[in-house]
Order: sequence, then C-alpha cells, then structure tokens
Amino acid sequence: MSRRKRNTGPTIRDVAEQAGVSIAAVSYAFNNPSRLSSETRDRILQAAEALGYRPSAIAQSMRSQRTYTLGLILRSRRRQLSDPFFRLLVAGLADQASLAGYYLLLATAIDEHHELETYEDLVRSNRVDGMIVVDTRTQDTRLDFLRQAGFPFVTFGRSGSANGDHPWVDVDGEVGIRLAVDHLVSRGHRRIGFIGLPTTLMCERHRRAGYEKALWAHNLPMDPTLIVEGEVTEEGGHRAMLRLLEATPPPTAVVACSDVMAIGAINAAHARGLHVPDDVAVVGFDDVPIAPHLRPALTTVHQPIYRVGECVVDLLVRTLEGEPIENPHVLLKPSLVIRESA
Amino acid sequence: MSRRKRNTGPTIRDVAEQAGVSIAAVSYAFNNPSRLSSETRDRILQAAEALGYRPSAIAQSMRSQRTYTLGLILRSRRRQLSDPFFRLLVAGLADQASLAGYYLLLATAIDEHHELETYEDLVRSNRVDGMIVVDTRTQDTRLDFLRQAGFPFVTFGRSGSANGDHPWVDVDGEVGIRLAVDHLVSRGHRRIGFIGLPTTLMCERHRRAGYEKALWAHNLPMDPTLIVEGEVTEEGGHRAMLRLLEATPPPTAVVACSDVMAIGAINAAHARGLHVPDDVAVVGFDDVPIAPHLRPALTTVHQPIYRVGECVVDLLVRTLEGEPIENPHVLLKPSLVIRESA
DNA sequence: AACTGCCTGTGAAACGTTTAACCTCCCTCG
DNA sequence: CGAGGGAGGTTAAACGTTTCACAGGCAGTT
Repeated sequence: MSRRKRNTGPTIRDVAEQAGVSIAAVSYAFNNPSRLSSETRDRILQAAEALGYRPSAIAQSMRSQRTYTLGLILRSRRRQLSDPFFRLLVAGLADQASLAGYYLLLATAIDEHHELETYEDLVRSNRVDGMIVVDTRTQDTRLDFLRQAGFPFVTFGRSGSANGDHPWVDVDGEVGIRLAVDHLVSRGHRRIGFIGLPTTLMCERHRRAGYEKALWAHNLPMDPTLIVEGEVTEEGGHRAMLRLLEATPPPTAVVACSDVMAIGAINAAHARGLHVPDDVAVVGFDDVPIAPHLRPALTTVHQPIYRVGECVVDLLVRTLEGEPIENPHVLLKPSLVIRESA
Repeated sequence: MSRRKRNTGPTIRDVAEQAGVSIAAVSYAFNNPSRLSSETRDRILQAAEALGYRPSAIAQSMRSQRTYTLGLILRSRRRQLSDPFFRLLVAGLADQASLAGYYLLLATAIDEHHELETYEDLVRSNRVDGMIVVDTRTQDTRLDFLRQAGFPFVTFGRSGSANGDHPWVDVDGEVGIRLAVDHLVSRGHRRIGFIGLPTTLMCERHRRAGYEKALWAHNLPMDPTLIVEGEVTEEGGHRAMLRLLEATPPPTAVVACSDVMAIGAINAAHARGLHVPDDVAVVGFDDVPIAPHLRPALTTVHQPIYRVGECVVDLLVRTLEGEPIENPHVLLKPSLVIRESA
C-alpha cells in the first residue's frame, strides 16, 4: 500500500533552466509563440525537445478548470446495448473525441443500485467536462441529476420528461419499425408480431409507436397477443418468439427490436420446425456487423451507430466550447437492409 | 471558441468557512478523521454534505502526482479484436478498475501511423498512471517506448522481444489450438487446415506452434497448402477457406484462429455446397457470445476474456500501488466448447 | 512547579501550469 | 531631446488539495 509517487518527467521549470529563461517564457513558447523573439523561442523548444518535455495535463487542468475529458458510464457486465453495437458506438465516440482534442473516461457502475452514485462521483470530482449518457430511460434519474447539477451532457436517445430539454442524438425508431412493417406488408404479410424491448427504455416507446401507427396505416387490426417484450438477449428473443407462435393464428412475420433478439427468434422458429423466411419472416433492428453473415442473412433496420457516436461527441464538445448550437436535437434516419430473413 | 471555464462546485475553502475551521481541518476530516475531535469532524462533514462538496480529483492529482486512471489506446475504426470480444474485455477492465478505485481513459489513434504519438501524449502528459496494451505484436514499438520511458504497463498478450520483461496476461493459444486439433483427430480427421491470423500478432505465433506440435504429436504430415492466414474478419475467413478447399485433397476439418473467421469459413463452405460439419468440420477460437446461437452452433476454443480484463487491471494496479507481485505472468487456460460445427 | 507528551487545531509550502501586470530596453516621432 | 510605445522578457498570483511543522492547552508524571 505504499502508493508511491510516479517518477514524473521534466517540468516546465527544468526546461526554463535548461534554456536559461523564466518559466513564463517556456509557457509562452508553447501557447503564444509570437510573444517571444524567434531565437528565444527556438532555444526553448529545442530544450524542451531535448528533455522530452510535455506540459502536465493535470497542472493545466488545475489552472484552466477544464479537463478535456468526456465521461461515459456503463452498467457493469449487463449489456448496455447489444454487444457488437457497443464497439462501433465507442469507436464513433472516441474517434470524434480524439479529433476534437478530448479524451474519453470510462467507468462502470458496480451495480445498478450505485449507478447514480457513480455519476455523482465523476461529476462532482471535476474529473470530466461533460457527460455522455446512452440508453435513455422513461424515468431517468441520471438525467434529473445532471440537469439539477447544471452539468453539461448529451444523450443517445430522447428524454422522457419534457421539462428542461438537453441536446440529444437519436435514431428514429418509429420510422425504422415503420420501414420494416411496410416491407412485410408489401410481401403480403397481414399478421405481424412485435418483439419489443423492456418498456423502461425510451427507444421502446418510439418503436412501439411505429408499430402501432404502421398497422393503422395499413388498416391492420391490433392484436395484443402479437405484442411481447423481452430482455435484449438471444434468450429473450427466443422466449418471445415461442410466445408469439402460440397466438391463434400465429404471425407470418415478426419484427424484433434488436438483432440479437431476432437471432433468438429465428432459432426458436427453427426449433418449432418452421422455416425462415418461408413459414415466418423475421426482421431485426440494429444491423450489427455479423448480420449479413448469418444464415439466413438478417433483414434488419440499419442504425448509423458510428455516426451517432460522432454526433453525440460533436454536440457535447460544442456545448463545452461555448459555440452556438444551431440544432441541439439530431434525429438520424434508419434504413431497411433487405437480406434473406424477410 | 470561448472555452469558458466550468462553473465549479464548492471548494474546500467554502466548507472550511461554513464550518468555521481551517482548510487543513477539512482535509483531515476526510483523509485522517482520527486527527480531529469528533465534534469538529462532524461539523465539517455536515457542512460538506450541505454544500455538496467533493474534493477535486484534479487538485488531488496535482498534489499526489497520481491520477488513479489507467490508459487504453485503440486503433481507430479498425477492429482491435473481434467485436463482441471487445465489449467483454472492456467490461472486465472497467469493472476491476472500478473495484480498485481507478478509472479507464480511452483514446483512439487517429491513424495507425500516429499510434505511437498517441501513446507519447498520454504518457508524457501525466494523464494516466499506467497503460494497458492489448494485442501485442512481434515487433512492438509501443512496448519499446513504454519500457524506455520507464512507464508502468501491462499487456494482454506476451511480448516478442525477450529483453526487459513486463507483467502480462495471456490465454495459452498453443494449448487452445492443441485442444481443437486433438478433438478433430479423435473424430477421425487426418487432413486438418489452419486459418491463421496476421503474422504480426504475437498470439498467431503461439497458435501456429500449437498447430504444428499437435500435428507432430499425432504423427500427421505438415502440408503447407493447409496453412493460410487472413484478416480477422468474416471476409478474411471466407477467402482463407476458399483457398484451403483448393488443396488436393481438401481438408476434412479446419481450425480458424477467431470466431468471426470461422463464420466466414463456414459460409464459404456452404457456398461451395459443402455441409458443416459433415463434409468439413470447423472449429473457431474465442467463443464470442453469439457462438452458441449460430447455425450450426460453433464449436470453438473458449477464451476467458472477461477474466483477462480483470487480471490485467489487477496486475497493473498492484504495480502502481507498489505491492510485491508474486507472479507477473498470468497464462490462462482456454477450453474447448464442443457444439455442432465440429 | 517544571517537564513531557498527547490532543486538537492552524499556517504555509508545494504540486506545475497560465496569464495579468510590470519592467527595461530601444526605436520612432514630434 | 523627451515622450510614447512596442518588443521581449520577468515576477507573482492563482487554481484546490495534502501534509509537514508548529502552537496552545491540558493531563499526568517526576
């Protein structure tokens, strides 16, 4: 437990000494070069180079009260979104952050009971300049906290409560499901099942609305036995599909709100001796990287997830830099990718 | 571009004032409670609570020269490891870090040409206490840099160069492939193909060795036309399989060094009208979460990837805390999960 | 009564930057 | 020739902690 100090590298003082100038001069050499004569500046930069000096980000943060770091909190273990999704989202976030000169700080909430505590820690300890919140919920205490603390944040997903609107990025789930249902109807399907996400998630609300409106638009009856929800896992999709197949008559097509659930649904159909798509068609949602390589290749609603990551960071960074934001609400359009499963 | 300061919360000074004590007393109240009388301590803690005070991590880092942050650098966009893998690794890393009171700082190298630069930035700017390096390579300049800079780091994967050994965690790829080949041989296969990873990766070296030793142990001939390598993608596996099937006679079984490649290989076999596993058996490597739900369900070598994350962080944190490390080299055992594809 | 030591509190330095304010030349211009 | 001003440098304060050194009071011990 000795918690020894890091053997720190050269400081601004070392460079100053080496170059025979004051530390202020060194600082200017980096941040305001024109302030110095070219000879002094070169001498300083040369000394810095020789010593391998780089300003301490900590000290800079201390002075400027800015960390150039964005916070992202995950729920431990439990999948936040479907797995392959996550990689792409993080890639989008991190790439855009890098581009803007920011870093990403990752934390996990030990258990979901302590989730809010983790947010408080990160925010109050001044470790990050802004927060990224993914996977918004209908009653979202995280958002309430951040709002009340006056802390900058951007969400992936719209917020449930209307009060105090914040910047967000979302993919239009209503349109996405609508595309799926339209396609199925155009192929002659009249009984279309719906495998939804947990109702605590905001995106479920929009997708469900998309489903209902689509049925209505096509003059199809709404049958409650054709609507089930489940966990966002293969098993969840599997169970949901089994329940749907018990309906009388069973659906000839099913829309699942996530690709992993769609995979489970397809497996469940197979287990019942049904062929996909001939006996029952299945459409997924997400377009995870593996989707084209499944058998049958998954017909699914594509989410531009990398782009979402980029937009979220872009919005957050602009907020932090005090730039005016023309449009704080970005609603990206999904698209239907037709493959074999429907 | 106004880069305004954050409106910071209450500082230690505010609390001191509120409680009518010196700032030193406030600090003691948190870090060395027995140093104070219980009345004063309670008064201070109460004041702190009332103000919503939390010590600034930045200021603490400034003083202690410790950030309690671990760095992780990804290659932009390009998959670092196969996708579903990544989520589990990050979960292991982040969870264990959380448990030890550390955070994870994520950065991406804009392009791989600037990869080393990103390492230098992170390390020299004092932003992190230690680095996590995944996916070690045979000639690894990242490791050379960290070693030479005297910066603490732990790798996932062994190092190529013998000089200066560092703590690492790895999964025994040699044993893993050995398990796969043993299983195939026990099912009567005599011509077994090998789909390898890019040779720049250290893990490829071990897996290849496992393949060769296994053949030798079973008195099977080594046929160079049965060994191909490819990119770690479905397409890479697809192409590799097509090449293998051109061998005369073609292999009756194939070991792929990653699950996504195995999926590609299976699809390629299907495209050639071959049935898996009857015409050609396929074994993967990784045991990604989706593996059991594929058709055919993937027989594969399981890597305890979450555990790897935990171990890496554990090792790194102990190094940073100056604890003696009994065994700095952790070699985890993989296991074969037999499903349908072989 | 004086010394010792503990208990509880305060003062101040230090961590490494940035930047406002200031100081000194030296040049220019009325 | 003196005032004004820019160019090029330095000094010092400030950011928010932690912790060492010190001080006063009080109790117990010679």
